[in-house]
Amino acid sequence: MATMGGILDAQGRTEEEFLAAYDISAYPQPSVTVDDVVMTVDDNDLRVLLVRRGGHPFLGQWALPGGFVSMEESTDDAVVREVREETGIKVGDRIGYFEQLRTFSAPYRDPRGRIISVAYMALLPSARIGGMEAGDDASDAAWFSVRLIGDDGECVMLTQVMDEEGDEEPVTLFLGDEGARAFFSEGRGDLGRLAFDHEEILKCAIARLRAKIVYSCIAFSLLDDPCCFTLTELRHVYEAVTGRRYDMGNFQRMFKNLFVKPGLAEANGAADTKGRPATTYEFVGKGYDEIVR
Amino acid sequence: MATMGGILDAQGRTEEEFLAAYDISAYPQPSVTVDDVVMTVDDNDLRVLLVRRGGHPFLGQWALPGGFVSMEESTDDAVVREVREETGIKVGDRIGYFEQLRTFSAPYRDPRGRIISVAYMALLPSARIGGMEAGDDASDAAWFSVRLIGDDGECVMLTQVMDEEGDEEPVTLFLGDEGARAFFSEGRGDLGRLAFDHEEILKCAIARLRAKIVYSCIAFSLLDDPCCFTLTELRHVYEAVTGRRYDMGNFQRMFKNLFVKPGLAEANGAADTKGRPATTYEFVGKGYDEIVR
DNA sequence: CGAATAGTGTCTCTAAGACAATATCGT
DNA sequence: ACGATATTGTCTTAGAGACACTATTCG
Repeated sequence: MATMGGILDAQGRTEEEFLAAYDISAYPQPSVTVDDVVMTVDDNDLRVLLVRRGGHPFLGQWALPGGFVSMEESTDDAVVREVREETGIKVGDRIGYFEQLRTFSAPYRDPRGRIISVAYMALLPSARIGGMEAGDDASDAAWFSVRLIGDDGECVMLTQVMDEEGDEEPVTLFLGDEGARAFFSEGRGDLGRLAFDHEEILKCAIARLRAKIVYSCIAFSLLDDPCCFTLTELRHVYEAVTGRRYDMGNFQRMFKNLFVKPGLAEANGAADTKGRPATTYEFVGKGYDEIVR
Repeated sequence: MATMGGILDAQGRTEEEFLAAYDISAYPQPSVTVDDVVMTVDDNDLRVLLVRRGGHPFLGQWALPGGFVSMEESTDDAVVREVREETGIKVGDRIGYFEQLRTFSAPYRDPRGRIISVAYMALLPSARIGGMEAGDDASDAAWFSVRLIGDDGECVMLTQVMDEEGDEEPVTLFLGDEGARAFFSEGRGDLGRLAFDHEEILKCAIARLRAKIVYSCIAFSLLDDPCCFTLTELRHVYEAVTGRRYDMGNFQRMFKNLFVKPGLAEANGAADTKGRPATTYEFVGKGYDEIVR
């Protein structure tokens, strides 16, 4: 950014003199964090990544991965770093898709003090979620299946996805108004709710994803391989996110000439399903940059 | 927010003990500002509110109104306060509409240091922009007519809207790539561009508004009186924002049964136009809260 | 062959756009 | 009556959805 070094302000200072004397801490400074709603579609349902808080505040409660932004990085960079540190999972950097949701700034949203949080939504193919491991800040990380209850989807049920061999009871959380939560999760106390205002952030992400999947190409970032997929796989992504069923025939017509071009027939590989093998398609849409909210 | 006072962390502290000992400044703290793209539709074109910088940095250049967030207010509150202080114009608080765009956080976006900015878009009826006056931080505030150049609208021309009696030359700014700006605004140097990264923020707001006007009811917040307007007035808003022309007959059918119900015929008042007087309508859509980006 | 899944054809309905026709004002 | 603007009518086209039908695999 070129500056006009020659111009003097009301105190007769050049820009260089002004900047040299400028004390940025003269204005009060909030702390800034990022929080990320990492979502994927696996086994035909929508899932979200949560971490269990290993320290105060909200010790023991489930939360979105996130943390403090350092001085030399953008919030985009911070969110990639924090998710990596807390869960071992890589978001951004040409894997899947991510975008800002909005910034949450209510003065008392964090008991530690004035902390503003920039919230993100990240989408990952389920094939890329391997190698998950809890980091230093979180005593545990887990995927939760997202299910919407009620006509308007106001109440959200989160059910922990367990390993095959595990025999523990999966954790279930209910987000919604007080009445709904009291009805579904009686007796769990604060452990039945998300830390901070993360419930609001999560609902914001779900709403954004459901709205945006119908007018943008973000669905393709939830496919394991956007360069080789069947229309049934794509349909499952849409059905998991929107919660509605699509007619198979209409879905084919809607997409086969719109976003994709046929892939090689041989790429079908071994038919791991019964019935007629599906044609594979390749996503040829342009980059995600031009998507406007 | 109830807390689980009884649970101890790895150091054996309760949440109260942890919070009492917590030093928030142990993590580095960026400064946080807000910037607002205030827009209106007047005289059939889209206008944006800019202020001329009265101090370093970017002294003398045009910028979006905005400023530092204080410790006791949300960013929503800060944006209302700053626009009021710098221009005398009231946004939010049941006047028009406003929403967050996104947060801009590139590490060197501000020469004063590490400053993160939460950007907003605000829409106002042109009848509510009276009483504009420059405040302390800005040596001047003015409305600029927004005109998009090129097929993709990549280049934006901003022309200062002058008072009736004034005889000064209106300022014109060109936003776009280097080539376009060099072509249109040669010789103006930095005074021909916006301060900070406000060009990026403004483009983001224009894109958001143009995308959102077609699937939400934000157009009604640009009407002088959403409870008494004609379909021609509404059409002018759409035409100013989208830049396209609408067939008058089709536009009527599109809206008269969708968003509005007929107002009282007597409310038409004195016909300040030639031809058949128009019916007035009233916006009966629900609140703006349920609009998802 | 039958079950299962993939893909096509066809019909209806709705909404958008082009454009003609009619209605209602001021002068 | 005439100019100007508002409002309605009609026709065409495109897309979404319901649903029947055909195609291709496995066992």
